[in-house]
Amino acid sequence: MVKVRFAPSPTGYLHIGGARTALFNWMYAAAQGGKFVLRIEDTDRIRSKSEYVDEILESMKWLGLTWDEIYYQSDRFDLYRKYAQNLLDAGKAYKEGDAVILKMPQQEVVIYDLIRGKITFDTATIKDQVLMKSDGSPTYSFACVLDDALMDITCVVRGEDHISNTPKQMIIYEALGFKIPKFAHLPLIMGEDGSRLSKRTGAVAVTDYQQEGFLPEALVNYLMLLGWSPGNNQEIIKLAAAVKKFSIKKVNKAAAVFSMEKLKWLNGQYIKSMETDALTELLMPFLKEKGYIKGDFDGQKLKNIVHLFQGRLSTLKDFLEWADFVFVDHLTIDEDAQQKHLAQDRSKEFTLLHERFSLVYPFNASTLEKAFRDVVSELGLKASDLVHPVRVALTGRAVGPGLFETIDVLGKEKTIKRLSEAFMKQEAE
RNA sequence: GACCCCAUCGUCUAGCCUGGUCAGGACACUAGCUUUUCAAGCUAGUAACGCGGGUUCAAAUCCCGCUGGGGUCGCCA
Repeated sequence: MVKVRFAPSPTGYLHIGGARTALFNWMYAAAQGGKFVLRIEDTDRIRSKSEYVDEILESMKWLGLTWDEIYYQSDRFDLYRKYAQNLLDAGKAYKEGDAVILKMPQQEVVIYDLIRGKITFDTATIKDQVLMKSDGSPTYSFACVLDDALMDITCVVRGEDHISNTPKQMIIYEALGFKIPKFAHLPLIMGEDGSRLSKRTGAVAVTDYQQEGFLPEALVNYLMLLGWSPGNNQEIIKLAAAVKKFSIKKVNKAAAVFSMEKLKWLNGQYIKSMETDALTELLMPFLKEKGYIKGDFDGQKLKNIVHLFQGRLSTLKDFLEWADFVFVDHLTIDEDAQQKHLAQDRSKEFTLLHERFSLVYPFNASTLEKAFRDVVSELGLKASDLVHPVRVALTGRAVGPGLFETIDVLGKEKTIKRLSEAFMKQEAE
């Protein structure tokens, strides 16, 4: 049976590159009906932090990458010591102080990589490898090999940056007398500038994407497209459907550049296709954190607002930006919008609109539109002469959804208040 | 520097294995439609096989070299 693992080190949050590695492992296991093991590589006691373990686990769950088994290397030190002693006894390793070091035999090592094919190394250029450090902890390669072997990992799927570790590790497998698993080295993910993905190039922590308002389904969908394709020109695909088409052998060899633009587009697609009720639920934590919603609120009204903006969001956080005018008491008017649409004195028009809107009943998009158009024709103006100034006065912005739907969700109270504030302000000038 | 990996539009990719479709799709970009603005949506368009040698009737596809990019050279993982 296929068994793969994802082995993050809790010395930091779950990185976007790590998430992609985890995803491909997960998909491979799911596609093969195998098992997916999560192994926390916390052998570095100083740099490893339990907060990071928690964060990594949370991120994995958020992405929907569940695991069948979980291990912590810090629980397995006895095992590493025991096997190191065996190697010492067998004369395959020697001591240097308290450290245990593996003698590197000189030979040719061939990796048959599932993605890259045959890779040949000559160990002549590889130094003897430290297995156990002087402090009694195992090195990465030793713990990794031992665990992969003992956990019956059938295929090691990891980043391309591990290719040069592989020959060293194969020598360790041989010294230990373990069967060598298959290997599949994934292409790396690069930043927009072509260099390695880093904080400088953009968000790298999975939690950052969560906080920015990306949907886990969209992030997972985007990540799987980096180095793999479902075929048939399909790009938007649910994880379950992708698993059915997944083949590790079809994974690309070349590194991929991470595109925030495309991720945002994909995220927007997912947001658009959601039920408004579900989207509203997802928006709640963002609205509460921003202080836009406290205690009780009108659920139906909120859904109406969400519905109005649903088609134009790239991220959940965008909603906070676009719909802020509905939630705040004191509107901040955009400088440029003010210059462009409120420079001209519209106090007379605003006064009349204020009067008519006060009488509109019921207060909805179609009744408002009628009242508005009546005012416009009575004043001998074009609709756009007033649409833009009114939008700026009510939302603080020159751009937004249709004006009447906007006024509808803003509600009568705030609309009337902002209209009167606008003409009083203009009269005063 | 040594060793290793990689190379199709600006970006993600299909095609490569098993040579023979105007090299297909998506993001971005441009234009048009729609429209009260901006998005969205729809339609159209610009845009790629890194270079040089082979092999072959025929090369994006197979081989070699070059160039370019990336990775690794820790008692970090």
